[in-house]
Amino acid sequence: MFNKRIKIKDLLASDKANYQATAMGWVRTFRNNQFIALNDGSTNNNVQIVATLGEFDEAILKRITTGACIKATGEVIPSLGKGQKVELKATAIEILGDSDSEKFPLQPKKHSLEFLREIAHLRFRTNTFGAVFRVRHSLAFAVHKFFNDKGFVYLHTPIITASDAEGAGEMFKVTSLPLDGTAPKNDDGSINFKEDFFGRSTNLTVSGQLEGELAAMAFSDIYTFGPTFRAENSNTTRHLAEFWMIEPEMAFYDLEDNANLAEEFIKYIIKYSMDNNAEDLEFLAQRLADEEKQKPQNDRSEMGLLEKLKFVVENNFERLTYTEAIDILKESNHNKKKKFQYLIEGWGTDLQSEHERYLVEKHFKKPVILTDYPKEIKSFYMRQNDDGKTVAAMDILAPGIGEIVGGSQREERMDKLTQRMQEMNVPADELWWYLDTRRFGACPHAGFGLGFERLVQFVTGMGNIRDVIPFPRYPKSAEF
RNA sequence: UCCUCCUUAGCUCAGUUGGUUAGAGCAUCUGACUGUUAAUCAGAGGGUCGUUGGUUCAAGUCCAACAGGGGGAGCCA
Repeated sequence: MFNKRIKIKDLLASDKANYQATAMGWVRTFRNNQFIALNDGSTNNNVQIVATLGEFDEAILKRITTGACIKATGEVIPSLGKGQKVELKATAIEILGDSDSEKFPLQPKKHSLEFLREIAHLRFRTNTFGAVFRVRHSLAFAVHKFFNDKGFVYLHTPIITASDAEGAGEMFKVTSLPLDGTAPKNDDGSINFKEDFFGRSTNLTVSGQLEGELAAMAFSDIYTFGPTFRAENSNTTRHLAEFWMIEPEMAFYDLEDNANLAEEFIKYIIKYSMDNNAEDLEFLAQRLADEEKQKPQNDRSEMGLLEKLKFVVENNFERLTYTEAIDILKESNHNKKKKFQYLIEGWGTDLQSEHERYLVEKHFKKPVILTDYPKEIKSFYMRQNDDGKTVAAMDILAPGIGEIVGGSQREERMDKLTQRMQEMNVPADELWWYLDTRRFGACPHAGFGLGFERLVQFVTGMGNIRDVIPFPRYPKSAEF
């Protein structure tokens, strides 16, 4: 019986009228004791349910409150009012779920994102979050479609890992041992993890890359797409303790192939969303434009959201080496006038956020792929270049977001790899399985990691990463 | 973790050099109106001014600590 309903998106999209239909959804507003704006999440647009005066019991009408869930049956007719093409003239209205209007926190008015974050369980029912999470869905779907169409194998790498040598920040410990001090101890007083569930110390993964490389040494092309955890005390608009990462890993790819794939990938999924979320993106673009109006003139972005996305899809990313970037920054008026907080002195130090932003937002005004960083500031597994100073790394920097992709060609040469591990104090014995790929049929290969939420931020124009994941986890916050 | 700003009604915000009974819009409730688009009109209810301590004759207002939040930085995706 519930299957007989029509989704509001379909009801609104069809040119048909004068037919019987049942719509179900949540009341956004009830105007004039007659007009219900009903939304079921299939689209940001509401259908107008007309409850003609005098035809419904007071008792029912009183229960049609903002937030209530109702079922409305009647005839879909061309609208007599101006705001919509069709409307549903109700013959029967059933309250499926009441909503106490004195307590329901959402009102038909503008709410701050900070307030909505405190009621994350209800914020899906707003226009902004409705649009954001439909776009998020499309982007996720497009990730799978892109790789599937290219013959990549979707690999589920473990979420619990014994390795603490993945080289990407602080990890959350996973244990079933008691935390009240009664856990079994070694002679030296440290915890005896041999008694723990896995018989060893385990953590939540910070990256599926090392396992991904193992599979790429068999399937050629694989990707992962799953949750990733960092126990860093990061309090920013672009970090989460739990986030979703996409990590493709390809055999027989060098750094340039890697960058080509990353650029094609980003363009593809943005294009997919533009083709499939036009209405939601338009809404988000308008939301962003309204927000920008509040800012001082020189803080406003030159392009609107839709123009920005179109621009990214249609133009090549700028590619340059770290060394070239340093030269540009060093010669920039910005640096000469000492406007950087951290002035560019010379070669070898990592770029600060302000430098990345300058390159992307001021100098090139488009996404930038930076390659060939000094080996000292990058991970052990990155392939050493012939110059002896740099590694075949690449970062993709996006306007407004910063680093959206980090990747590299991997070091497939056993001697170079183990030497680098030694220099960087990475325990080779723990990673014997990783090193086995270099022992048995090693090949040139490359891959990258893309932060999914940062991509969703870029596409939706949302400023805070906590607003593009349903239930964000960050320091001091794991409600819902 | 560091820097900085903020915390007043359910929400968004005013609140002057410290001074009598802390305001507005929206929301809610009551009534009116009835083709409305965040409906409109009239009326009503709603506050331990984040918490604790201090200065003062007097603190929403000044000071300190703590808590929560925003923005920036670091770590990175």
